[in-house]
Amino acid sequence: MTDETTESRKSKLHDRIYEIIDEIPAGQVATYGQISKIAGCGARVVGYALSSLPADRPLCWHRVVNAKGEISLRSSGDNHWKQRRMLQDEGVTFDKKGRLDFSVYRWPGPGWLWLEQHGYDPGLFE
DNA sequence: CGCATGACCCAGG
DNA sequence: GCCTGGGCCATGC
Repeated sequence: MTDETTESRKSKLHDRIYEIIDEIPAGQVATYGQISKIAGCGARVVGYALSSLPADRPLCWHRVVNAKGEISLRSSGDNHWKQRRMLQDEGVTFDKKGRLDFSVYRWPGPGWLWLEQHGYDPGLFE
């Protein structure tokens, strides 16, 4: 492993989070806590990572919701409405409270093989 | 280098 | 179901 010397990975934590989120399939959603557990860091960092998400990186962040199954409000813009619209376009339905059903749309995870190939802990699914 | 800010989750009352 | 406190990483000035 010598790809972390000349690599521009200033923040491996954030880079991991981006990669994990990028593995979320369409029609499914993941919670900040789930991603944070996989990344091996606090749940906050996931939100922070997305807040620092570069605009030149079309990451499917719209599939990330909070523990309540609702879309998190952010500082600027009405992007959270656009996020809901994109999820609905993928087949996700919301109730009157704006919440989705985790028993149907919750992302089970990337899989133990993916975890091992990327250097994560596959024991998270036990 | 120190301070402030930012898209959160979990447990307890 | 709501409120409070604790935990945590990166970026900008």
